[in-house]
Amino acid sequence: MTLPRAFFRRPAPVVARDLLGCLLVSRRGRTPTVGRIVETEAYLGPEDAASHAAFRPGSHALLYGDGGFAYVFPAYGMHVCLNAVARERGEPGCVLLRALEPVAGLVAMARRRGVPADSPQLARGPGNLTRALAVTLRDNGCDLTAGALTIGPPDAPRDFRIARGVRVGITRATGLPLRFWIAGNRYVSKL
DNA sequence: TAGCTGATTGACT
DNA sequence: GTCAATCAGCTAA
Repeated sequence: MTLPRAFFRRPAPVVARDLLGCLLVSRRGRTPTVGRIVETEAYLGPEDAASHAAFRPGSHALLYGDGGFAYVFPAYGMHVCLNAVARERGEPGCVLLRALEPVAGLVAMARRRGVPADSPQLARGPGNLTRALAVTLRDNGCDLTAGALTIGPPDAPRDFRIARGVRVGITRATGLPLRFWIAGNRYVSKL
C-alpha cells in the first residue's frame, strides 16, 4: 500500500502538510523499518533561495523530474537528507522529511543509531532519520511509490493538529512558513 | 589545484 | 553558548 503518484503531483507545501501522519517504509537492510512522518519542510523552485533547485545544479535532473521520487543529498560530509520530489514534471519542488515516530523495526533502528530503542531521538532530525532507516546516497532517485523505499497512507485517523512555522537549519530564505509538524508530538525535532 | 560552503549532529566549555 | 567532523560541487586562478 503506497501513495499514488498523483499525491506528489501537487505544490510542495500541500504535499508537505499531507505527508504528516503517513508511513515511511524502508526495506533496506535485514529488517524492514517503518516510521510515521511527524515533521516536514517544503522547498520550492528557483524562486526559493533555500531550494537546491536554485543553487545546486546536480540536483536538477531529479528536482525538475516527475513527483514521487526520492532526492537524497549529502550534507556536511557526514549526513544525508531524504526528500520526496513534489509537483508536476518541469515544476521543481520537494519535501524534506525531518522526523519520524518509529512504528516498526525499532530494534534495527536503535542498532543503526546507537541509542536505546525507546529513545525519542531514534529518527528525530534529517540526518538521524536517514541513518535509522538505512537510507544512503544509493537511494537517490528511487521511486517512492514502488521499491525498497516507499510512503504509505496513514494507518490511523489524522486526528492530530498540524502546526506550521519557519524552516530551521538553513541559511537562505529563512522566514518562509514552510515547515509543518504534528503539534505536541514528542518525536518532532524542534518546537 | 586550492579554497569555500552547507536543508547536521554530537561533544564539549 | 562554541566547535570539529568531512565531502560533493562550485568558484577562482
